[in-house]
Amino acid sequence: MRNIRKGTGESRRGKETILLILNSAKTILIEQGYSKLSMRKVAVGAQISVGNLQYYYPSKNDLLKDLLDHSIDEFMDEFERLRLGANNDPELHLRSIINFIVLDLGNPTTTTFYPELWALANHDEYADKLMDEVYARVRIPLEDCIKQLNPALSVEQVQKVALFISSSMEGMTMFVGHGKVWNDSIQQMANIATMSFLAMARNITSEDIEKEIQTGSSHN
Amino acid sequence: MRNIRKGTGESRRGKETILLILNSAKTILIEQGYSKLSMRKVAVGAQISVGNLQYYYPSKNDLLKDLLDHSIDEFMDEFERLRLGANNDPELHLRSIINFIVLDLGNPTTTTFYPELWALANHDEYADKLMDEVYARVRIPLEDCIKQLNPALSVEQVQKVALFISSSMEGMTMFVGHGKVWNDSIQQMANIATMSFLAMARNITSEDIEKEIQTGSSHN
DNA sequence: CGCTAAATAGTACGTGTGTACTAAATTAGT
DNA sequence: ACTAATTTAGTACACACGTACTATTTAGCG
Repeated sequence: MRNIRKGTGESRRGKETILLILNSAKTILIEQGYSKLSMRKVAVGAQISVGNLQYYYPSKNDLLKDLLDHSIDEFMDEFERLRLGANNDPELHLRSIINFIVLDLGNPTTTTFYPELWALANHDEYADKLMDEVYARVRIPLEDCIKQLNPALSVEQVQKVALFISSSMEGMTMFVGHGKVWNDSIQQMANIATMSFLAMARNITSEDIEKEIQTGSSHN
Repeated sequence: MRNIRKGTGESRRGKETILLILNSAKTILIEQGYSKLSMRKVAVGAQISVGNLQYYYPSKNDLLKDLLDHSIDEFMDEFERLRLGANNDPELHLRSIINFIVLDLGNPTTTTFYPELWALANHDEYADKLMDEVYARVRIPLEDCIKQLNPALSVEQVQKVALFISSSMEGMTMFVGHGKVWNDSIQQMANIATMSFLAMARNITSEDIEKEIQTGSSHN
């Protein structure tokens, strides 16, 4: 029978402690990776005792869940803010989204946090579900722009084009992110992305997307 | 004073054991992630004792190093084979590379191994160096094609376009890989990528790449 | 004030970890 | 067939881990 604890952080003191905990956990995740993330280290980083940490997060999994939620919320808040200031013109809107996301990759937190999340999602159901939700939300404004730029595409095709654009930008993380070899070229990469995505979104046809090709590759 | 052991796997028996070890380690890395990878689990998976495992890999880091080398060699071997059967026509060559890489993402091993590698590279110097080398080699044939498709670009610009194409494809891993939500659309994603990259490689200009844009985003 | 609940610290237990070490078994060469 | 090198198994240790549990301190409220 599990010992039930509250620790919902109702008082201001509690909320502050939770922030200390989440920041400590995030720092460790980013600086040392998930394999080095432990309850004891988090407690030390938050300058509280292990017992107190357990008061708020009875299990490590509870902490991880909240850590992922919290970290992703920070990104989504910024992203939503960008959306509110959006232009009606689909080209300008798309340009601003691309610029925002690609340049955000240079943020040290983003550079290391997201690869950890992707790796986690391969083995943790919650991380996997969270990823789906986050990127689905990122794709919404992309789909809006694409639909306007290329009305001939079906809904499913618009979704796939948006998925391509979104995943394409994520892939740059490991190369142009903070501390990475090509970090100096991040603006030029954003330029290439913008030019490439805009032209593609405008010119791609249903036939381009749907045609079947012989593979010749072996799936193990 | 460290106990010095050989375990270089000189005899056939030794080489077989090393393969058992590497396969076991790889399976655990892929199925459970790096945080769950332990010497004991590897030994059990390889059906040998911990002592024997230590004979070949005195430290866990030694094992990780060899595991990364071995896993990446498997991919590079396939990639080199593709290169040898390459067409002279830059468009066809580029098409075949894109199709190979994107469809390879559907391979369960690739889907989970690479995100682990990317996360590792953020905290492990060896993984980081290895990644640089691998992707540099992948970019070489891409650069060849781009140079032919668009001779007006400078060497640096060709490199950046190749980097964009390569990283763009890697980004699809988390979305169209094995077991992922969009896995069914992997061929269509390959089509979009092919169409998009080819048009971009042909039409992009130096000005597109180099122009400066106001950012307005904050880098923490 | 006093009292109740929230918050914090401290301790302890069982388990898993990396790795050092020793000894037995197997293999290969002369 | 003997011998030396290689390979294998087994044991042990110190430490870090997640977590359960208890006791103490602090804060809010009548």
